[in-house]
Amino acid sequence: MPPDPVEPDVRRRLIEVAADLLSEEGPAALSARRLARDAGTSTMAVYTHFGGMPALVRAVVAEGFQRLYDRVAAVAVTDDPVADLVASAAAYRENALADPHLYSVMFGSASLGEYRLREEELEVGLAAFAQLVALVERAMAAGAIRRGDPEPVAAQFWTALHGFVVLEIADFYSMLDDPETQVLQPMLAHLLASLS
Amino acid sequence: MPPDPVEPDVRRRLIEVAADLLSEEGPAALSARRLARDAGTSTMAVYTHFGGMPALVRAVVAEGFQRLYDRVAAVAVTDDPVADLVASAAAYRENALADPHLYSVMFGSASLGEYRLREEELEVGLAAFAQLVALVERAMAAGAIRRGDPEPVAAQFWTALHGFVVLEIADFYSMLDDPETQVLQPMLAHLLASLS
DNA sequence: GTCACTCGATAACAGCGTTATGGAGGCGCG
DNA sequence: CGCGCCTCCATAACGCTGTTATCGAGTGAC
Repeated sequence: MPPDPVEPDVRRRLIEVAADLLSEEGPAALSARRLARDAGTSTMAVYTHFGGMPALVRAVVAEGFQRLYDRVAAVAVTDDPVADLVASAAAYRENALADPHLYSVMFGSASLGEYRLREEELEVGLAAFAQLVALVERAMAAGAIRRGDPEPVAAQFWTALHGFVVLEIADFYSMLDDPETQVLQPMLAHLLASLS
Repeated sequence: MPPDPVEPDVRRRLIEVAADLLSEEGPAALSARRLARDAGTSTMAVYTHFGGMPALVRAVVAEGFQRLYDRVAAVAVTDDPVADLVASAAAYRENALADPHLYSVMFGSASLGEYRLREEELEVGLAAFAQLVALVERAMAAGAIRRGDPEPVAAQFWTALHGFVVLEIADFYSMLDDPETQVLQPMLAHLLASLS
């Protein structure tokens, strides 16, 4: 067995291989044996580092939230807070569309039953939400949005955006010609208009 | 191909037992053997009537859309179209919260990969959406909503409502005290206000 | 009666998550 | 150094999964 030139820690590699496997072949390909084989180890590595497949999936979900956070954080900050909000929403959507399987696991049935997220993983997701709260706060400070508690406002914005992304990924907009301009853009515009 | 005897409708019973199993014990309990045992038959019944577990899950999803349709259709019709819209949204949410596992399968990862819905099952879902389009049309006719193409408007309403239900089921509103009054109600109110 | 046919019961196969066992390597300490 | 310990992973097994092949019981047609 030829060992790798530089062995990064196994835990990190398992998460990345699992994310790639999920991204490229879907949740059905994310099995302990397949994962171990592709990562060049055995199934026991999953148990020594995570304790089982559900915990590994939770780690992959946390990785997904981290990537989402980074993607939104990379959006350039301008002097127009409302434009930044719209640009962040676009980045959020692009991140989801670029890896729909990962997004589905992050918010889908993976959150029920044995895959229910723990505080540790939810923390990363809440950090991503805090980005949005900060954007709303900035818009309020600039007078572009009526002042008030920014969290419920951010939650409304996120809820509408998430609903759109989920239905778009699951292909439930087949009755519409252009969901982005017919649903997403006017919906966010209406929300922002009512909030100003 | 002679018609099936209606007396012991195995196909119908499999769908109902599968829905109950999913509802009461979650997706992990929805296995061919467990399903066959609870339905008083063998696993082969799943294959003669559906062709495999993915097709059975699709049938359960169609059953879920039918129940959603019935639940929304049971909402009393008043002379206030906007109030009817809000009441229908409440019925939609109650239906989802009463059976979160089924709702998750209807819109979750079950819609990707081998569980992707076919025209046959999507038709039931589109019928439920048509209810909402009709409600919006009625509100437009009554002048409560600006006239225009009702489908995109209905899609926006549905998107926001669905986004809320998904995040509520997956317990992602832990940072809020009362998601219904802080997110759902103001969000739908803002949407309706901007549309009038 | 006999053929044709459908439906489901049984058993087998590969793959799954998980667990038990044991061996290889690194590290502290005598 | 040599020894013991302890962590990490390879191997193998257990019971489960979806699926398939086989075959028998039942039924309607002629």
